[in-house]
Amino acid sequence: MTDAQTDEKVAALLHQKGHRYSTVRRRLVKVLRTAGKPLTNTQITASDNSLVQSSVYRNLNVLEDAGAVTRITTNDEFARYELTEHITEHHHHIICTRCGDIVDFSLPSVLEDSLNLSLRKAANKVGFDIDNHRLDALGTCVSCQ
Amino acid sequence: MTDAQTDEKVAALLHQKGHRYSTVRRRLVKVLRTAGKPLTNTQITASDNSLVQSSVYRNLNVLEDAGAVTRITTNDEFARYELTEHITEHHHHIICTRCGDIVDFSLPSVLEDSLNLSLRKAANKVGFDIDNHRLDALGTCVSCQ
DNA sequence: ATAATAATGAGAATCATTATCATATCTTTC
DNA sequence: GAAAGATATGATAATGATTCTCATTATTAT
Repeated sequence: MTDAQTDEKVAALLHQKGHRYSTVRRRLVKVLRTAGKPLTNTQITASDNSLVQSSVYRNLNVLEDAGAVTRITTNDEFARYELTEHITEHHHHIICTRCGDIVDFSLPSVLEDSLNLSLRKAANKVGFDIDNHRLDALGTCVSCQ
Repeated sequence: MTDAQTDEKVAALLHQKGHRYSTVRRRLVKVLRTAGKPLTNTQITASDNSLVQSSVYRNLNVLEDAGAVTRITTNDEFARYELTEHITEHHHHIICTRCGDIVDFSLPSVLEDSLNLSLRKAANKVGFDIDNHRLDALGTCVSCQ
């Protein structure tokens, strides 16, 4: 998805909820798009120091509610945020359990399909409606080894 | 694993780190074992009201450090804890995104194997050492539907 | 333009989790 | 089996990521 397409999509999602795609929100989305991996609030404000902590938190929530951003919690103390799969593509994460750093990766689509099937089966048994899944590989990144 | 075996295993893990398997810790482990699904601190103290919030937090950390307990973060504001897979068995979670409730499930071992293979491949490319993975199905539980 | 509405940013408030520390309990050692 | 040494407990205070507040600013509609 091109930058323009991303902006168009995000704008549409926000407008659906009666929100504007303000300058601050554009900059925030740009940071997330450029990073290509989930970022903490601190990483976001560090990437663009016109962005302010409280506004970033507020706007991440607005964008999450609109379906443009996904909040990710690892086991460290900071939440991380990335653009939703509506905008990027379905993917998974390799997470460093030491520093919390995250790298994206994808599964072969055959595997992805049989995974989906199994998940739906398991969920059926306990009456859950499944609309998504997440798969994280947990380990140690190069710099933490 | 029987209750006695669990206690033996937990005791060994604690002793390795120079800790005791105290009465409080036994009760805590018992609650986790009985629940059979990840619990929040609040759920734990509610299950056994001889248990005290601050001691539960402290002991969950001690047990996690010893490798007897795993901390799980969903997207709600409370961390949840369960006995590690050394004690239970490798499994995954179906998580209700509305209330945070969790149910355990397992994947067919063939699928589990090819999953592991793919994860290791993906991790190799970016230099990560993988020692674990987690797979969560995200959806809505019966009572939240 | 002007009025109406939504967004911003600085700081205060919240609340899960951690740290502190005096007391209690367990383990050795004699 | 009592005293010394060690670890564990629980009540409370402290921490810190996140959320809330609200006066000000920017955007949109009339």
